[in-house]
Amino acid sequence: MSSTSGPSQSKASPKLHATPIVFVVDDDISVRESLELLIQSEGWQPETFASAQEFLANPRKLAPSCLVLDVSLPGLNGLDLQKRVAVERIDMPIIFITGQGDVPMTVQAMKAGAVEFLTKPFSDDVLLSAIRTAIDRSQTALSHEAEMRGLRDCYASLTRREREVMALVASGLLNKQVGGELGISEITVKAHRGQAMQKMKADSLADLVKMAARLGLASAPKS
Amino acid sequence: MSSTSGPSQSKASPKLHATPIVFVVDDDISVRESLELLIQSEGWQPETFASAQEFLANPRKLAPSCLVLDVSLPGLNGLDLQKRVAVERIDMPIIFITGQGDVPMTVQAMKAGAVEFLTKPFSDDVLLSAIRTAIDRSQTALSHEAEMRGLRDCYASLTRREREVMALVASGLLNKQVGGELGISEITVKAHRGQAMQKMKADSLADLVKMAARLGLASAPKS
DNA sequence: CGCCGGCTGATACGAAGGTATGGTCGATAC
DNA sequence: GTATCGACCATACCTTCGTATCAGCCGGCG
Repeated sequence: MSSTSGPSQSKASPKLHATPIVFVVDDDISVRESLELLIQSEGWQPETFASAQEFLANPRKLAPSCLVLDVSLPGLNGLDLQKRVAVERIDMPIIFITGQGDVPMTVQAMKAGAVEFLTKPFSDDVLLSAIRTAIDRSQTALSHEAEMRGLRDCYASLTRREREVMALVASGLLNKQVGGELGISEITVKAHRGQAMQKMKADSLADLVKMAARLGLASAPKS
Repeated sequence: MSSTSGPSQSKASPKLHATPIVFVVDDDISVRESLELLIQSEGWQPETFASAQEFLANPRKLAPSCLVLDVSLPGLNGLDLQKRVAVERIDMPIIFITGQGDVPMTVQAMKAGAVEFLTKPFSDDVLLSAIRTAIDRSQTALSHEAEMRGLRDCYASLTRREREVMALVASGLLNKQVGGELGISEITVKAHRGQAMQKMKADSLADLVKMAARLGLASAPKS
């Protein structure tokens, strides 16, 4: 049976309900200290940094999190850091804080997906509310990511043929039609199809179709 | 055959490739006039208004479009208008222009989905580029809307039972299991299933599953 | 070289899907 | 009251699916 099973069966999801981490990057130590207290008082885990570089040196953690970020930082500024976080730490929404915000900067930050853009002074409540929203998004992103990772792992364990068959089957073709497309016999299609179903851990065709959709499998049956 | 066919067969999609319309709402007539020229020079159809009310009085057109909007308007202001447009004219992305933009205003506008938020003075190129992006989004939104309308029309033609069967089938249950859930026999399930497939114009189970997903049909088989 | 994994195919059989034909029943519309 | 429609069920028949069993071919690897 080892030859037909998918990848590792471990379905152990990373501790999604761990204490959320709120990262703070601001070059003003008094801001860091006051935010640290505020964050702690809400039951979150604060981690503060004085610069973008310092923050990036920190290894990625696997927990719901968000980033409270000053736009104007020495060295790499907030917007530049945002670009990197957007690709490397997709599950870490960003809340900007700034003393000197201008409109174009705000637009850029928001277009890049920032949760909020707050100008000092702002009330604690506003910030906390933004953090809650951000952590919520982080949680959603994390679970979505975990799901996609699982799917991709399964998909990676398929052979080329199995993938082809899966795509065509998920597009609605009958086994015999798949065979026609691929130039093989129906019985062989059945074999590959069965393999694919097992490896993908799909327990119905409907399941497989949904998985194919999530994986973005575009099947283009030559019309 | 009339009893088993779906709703109207007209697949005629609205003229999606009509000339895009660019609406302008600004109380400054000189702005309206200059934008009108600029928009015309790009081959789009400009329509200008001096107030939000005037704009809202205008009936909704069926064409790719966008809205260039001054935030500070007499009466209903730009952000208020945005709220209404977001629900009534989903296919009309908004580009804000303003002389006096502040950061909170910008954040609100962008969070509500604005494409751009430009402060005067801005170059024509920046505005035109934003309009192109907006019209692109509009086109996408329109075709998505058209597709969803078609789906919902089909779905609306199903009887209650057919919908129940469709949901359960799309969730991966076998006919006999669907029958068990609903307390009816397998053969009856087959009948409803066949009806549903026809009315939804689905030509495979995979099709039906995808449609159910798009329609957001949550099937909760009692475990 | 032998072994393994991927790909292919055949036969066989039971399960499930799909459709046609035909009928009952109840509610609703005309 | 009759027609219509939705829901229900049955028998019959064929197609498609899913799997098991068996087997041949080929390329990579120790």
